[in-house]
Amino acid sequence: MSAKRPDDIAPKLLAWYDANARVLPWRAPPGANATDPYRVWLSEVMLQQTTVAAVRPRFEAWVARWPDFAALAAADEADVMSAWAGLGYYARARNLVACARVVASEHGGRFPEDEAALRRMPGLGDYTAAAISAIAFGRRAVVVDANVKRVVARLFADDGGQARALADAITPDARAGDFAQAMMDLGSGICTSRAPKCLLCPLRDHCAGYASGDPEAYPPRKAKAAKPVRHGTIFWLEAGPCVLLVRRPAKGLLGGMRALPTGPWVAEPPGLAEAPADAAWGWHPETITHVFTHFRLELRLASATAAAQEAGGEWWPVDALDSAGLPTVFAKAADAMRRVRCG
DNA sequence: TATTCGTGGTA
DNA sequence: TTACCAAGAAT
Repeated sequence: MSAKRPDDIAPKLLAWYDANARVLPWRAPPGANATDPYRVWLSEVMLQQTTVAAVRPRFEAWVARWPDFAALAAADEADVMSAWAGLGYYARARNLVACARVVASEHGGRFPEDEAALRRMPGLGDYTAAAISAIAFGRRAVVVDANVKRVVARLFADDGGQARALADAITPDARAGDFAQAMMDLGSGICTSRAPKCLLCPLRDHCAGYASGDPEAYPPRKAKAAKPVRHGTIFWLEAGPCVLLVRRPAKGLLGGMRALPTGPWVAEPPGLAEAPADAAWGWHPETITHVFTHFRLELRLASATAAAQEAGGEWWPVDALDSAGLPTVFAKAADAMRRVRCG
């Protein structure tokens, strides 16, 4: 089966977009004919596997602090990592700095407009390179994200394997950037993963999935892997008004982020293994549970008071922990500690 | 190609 | 409460 009159899809979708586009801070305001590549790039990276609702306030704060490539290229990487705290997938933040520095040092402060050149920049994969090329520079590019995959799978009643070719077949030469954003708005609000609103869809008459009577069957869902549970210990070591923080290794989970010290994350609770100091550790009554993409982590909290700030790391004022840029799992632990400390 | 990389919203 | 999953990239 295939979509009916595929040449009519792009004009219809663009007309729908002109009337229904979401207003988002990284989109050019109505009437403006220029889109800032820096803002397009930043938003696309922030939006990788991250919801619009989560990104919106972070995007605004980010562009206020680092308004362009030059500012970000000159930033302290530690400050950038802290500013990203809570957004997840922290390699994105490190790649943002790397990319801004490449733009500054090798491209004269401007993004290359060519999709293939964009694809070579740190943190830009097939999707993001195509999106920037189309949205920021008006070039025709085939932009394929999870929304586009789902929409074309339904339009053509495809199993998902031909997504790029099908997207290519309906992408127009003009307004490719608007077309990409229209596909994403459609996927986000109408052609949703569950319970699609077909009666509101401007492409319903073209949709083989709708005609089949079960559009939700496209694309087929993948089997999910079970999440193992790992156990660990978070160490809360105080000295005076401060608590001990460490910097996690650059690679791997929460790479490069400031953190509370932890021992190993293993199948059985590791107790006081790899404690940062020899001290009179006591156990907090609560257990911290945090779910990552591929495992669930159960953490016990051990606390102690040190006579002096001797253990290696950074001693951070407890009252200012909110400014430390801790990933969510450690922010949870800090909240639990402060709840008990304050009664 | 399959895994590893976070987090918060939603049903 | 659990499970799903959202504008993916790197290895």
